[in-house]
Amino acid sequence: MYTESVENYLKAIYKLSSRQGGGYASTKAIAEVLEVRSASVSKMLQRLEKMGMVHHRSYQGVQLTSQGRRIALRTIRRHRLLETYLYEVLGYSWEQLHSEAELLEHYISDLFEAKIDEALGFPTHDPHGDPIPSKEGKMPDIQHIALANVEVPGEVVIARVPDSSAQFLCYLKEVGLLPKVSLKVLRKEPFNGPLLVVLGDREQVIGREVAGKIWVKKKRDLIDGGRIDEENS
Amino acid sequence: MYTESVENYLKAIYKLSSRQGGGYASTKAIAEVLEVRSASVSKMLQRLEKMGMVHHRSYQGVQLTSQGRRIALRTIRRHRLLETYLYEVLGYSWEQLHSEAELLEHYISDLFEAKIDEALGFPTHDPHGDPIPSKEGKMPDIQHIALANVEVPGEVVIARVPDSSAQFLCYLKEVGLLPKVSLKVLRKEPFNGPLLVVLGDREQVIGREVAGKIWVKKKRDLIDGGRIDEENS
DNA sequence: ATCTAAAATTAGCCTTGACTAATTTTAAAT
DNA sequence: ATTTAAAATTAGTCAAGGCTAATTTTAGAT
Repeated sequence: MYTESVENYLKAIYKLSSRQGGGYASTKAIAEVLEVRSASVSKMLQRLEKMGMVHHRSYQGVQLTSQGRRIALRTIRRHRLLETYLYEVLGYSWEQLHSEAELLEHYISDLFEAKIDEALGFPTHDPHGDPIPSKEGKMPDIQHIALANVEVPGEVVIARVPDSSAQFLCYLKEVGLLPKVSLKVLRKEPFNGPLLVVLGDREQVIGREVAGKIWVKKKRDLIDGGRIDEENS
Repeated sequence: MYTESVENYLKAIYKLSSRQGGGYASTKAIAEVLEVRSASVSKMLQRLEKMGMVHHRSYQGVQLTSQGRRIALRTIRRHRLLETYLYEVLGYSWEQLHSEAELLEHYISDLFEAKIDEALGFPTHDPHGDPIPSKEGKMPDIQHIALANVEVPGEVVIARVPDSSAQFLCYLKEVGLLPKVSLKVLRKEPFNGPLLVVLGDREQVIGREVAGKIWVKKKRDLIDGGRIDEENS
C-alpha cells in the first residue's frame, strides 16, 4: 500500500500530463493542484523517481511510468466507484460525494473495491458522468458528449443514446445528430449552458438536457494509449 | 480529525483500562497490544496528555479523560458498524472483516457512519456479538451470554431470548434458565465449547448453540460508568 | 547576445511516530 | 534495609512530508 500523499501526487500527475498531449506535468501545476509549495513537489518527485513511479527530467517536467500510471488509475477507479456507491446506495447528496471519496480512495482494499463494483453492477461511469477505469486500467471509450474534452477538441462519433423514446430520437434526427454522425465539440457554456458542435459543414447548438443523453466515442485515431478522459471529479 | 495512530492508542487504553476494575493501563500492555516498543508508548502518552486525552501518572499508568473516552468509543463504534455493514451488506466473510474495519474506522466521516447505521437499522451488536456504542458513547446494556466477561465474573440477568420457539423455551425452563434468573458465568471453553454457569446453588453447563441465543444484562450495581464490555474484535 | 522574471531546485527546519540504547524508578525478594 | 529485575522514561536517530529562504536554471524580451 502506498501513502495517501504518494497516491495523490500520482493522480495529479496523471491528470495534468494527460490534460495536454505533451505528457509532461510541471512542478508548479502539481503544487497548485495539491495545494502545497513547489519545494515540496520537487522533493517528492525525487522520491517518486526512486520508487520507479515517474520519469523526472530536472527543470523539464514529469511523466508517469507504467507502474505510476497503474497506481494513478487504480486510485481514480476507487474514487469514482466510491462516489457511485455513496450516491447510488448510501444516498449521499451531490456535494457530499467528493470529500468522502477523496479520502477513502486511499484506504479501501482490493476486496472492498470488488464488492462495491459488483454491488453496482460494474458501472462504467460515475454520477458526474466521468468514466471509471477498469481493474486493468482501461478507460471505457464512451462518455457523455457534455464531458467530451473541449480544450483539445477532437472528432467524436455518437455511440449510445439511452433515451429511446420516439420523441427524443425524432428530435435528434431533426437536428441532424442521427443516424450516427461524426462531430466535433466546439464550445461548452458553463453552468449547464448549451454546447456548440460542428456537424459536417454547419454548427449546431445542443441544450444540456439533450446533451446529457448523448454518449460519444472518440474517433479511433485520436485515442492515444487509453488516455481518453481527464476531467477531474 | 485525529490520526490513525492517536485513535489506536486511545482504543487500546480504553480496552486495557476497562479490562480490570482499576482503570489504569500500563505502558507495557499498550506496547504489546499495538505492537510497538515501550519507548514509543511513553512518548505518545506525553503527547496525548498535552492533547487532553489522558491522565498519565509517570511510572503508574494512564487513564482516558472523558474526551479521550469519547474518541475511543467513537472509533470502536465505527469499527463495529463497519464490520456489521461489510458482513451484512457487502457479503464479507468472517476472516475478512477485521483488517478492513481496522483501517477504515479512522477515515470514514460522521455522515458515512450515520448512513451505514441507518442502512443496518441501527444495530446494537456486531456480527461477533460485541456491543456497538451509541453515537452518544453508551454501550447497549445487553450482550450474548457467551461474551459476558469471564475474567471478572459478575452476576448477570437474562434479558432477551430471541428464539421464542416452544421447544427452545421449554429447554430453558427445564435447565432452570427461565423464568428469568440471575446467574454467574464461571468458565468458557475455547473453540465454541460449552459455558459453565452458576444458577442459585448449583452449576449448569450450557452448550454454545444455546448460549448464542441468550442475551444477558449485568446487574445494575456492577455497571461502572457505562464500561460494560471490553472484548476485542 | 544579454538580461530578467518565472520556475525549479537545494538547503535547512519542523512534526509525527517509529526505533535503539542508556538511564531511572518501582516493586518484589531476600 | 538492600538488592535486583522488570517496567518506564529519556536521549538521540530516522523517514515522510510538509514548510521557508536561498540559489540555480530556463525561457522570453530586448
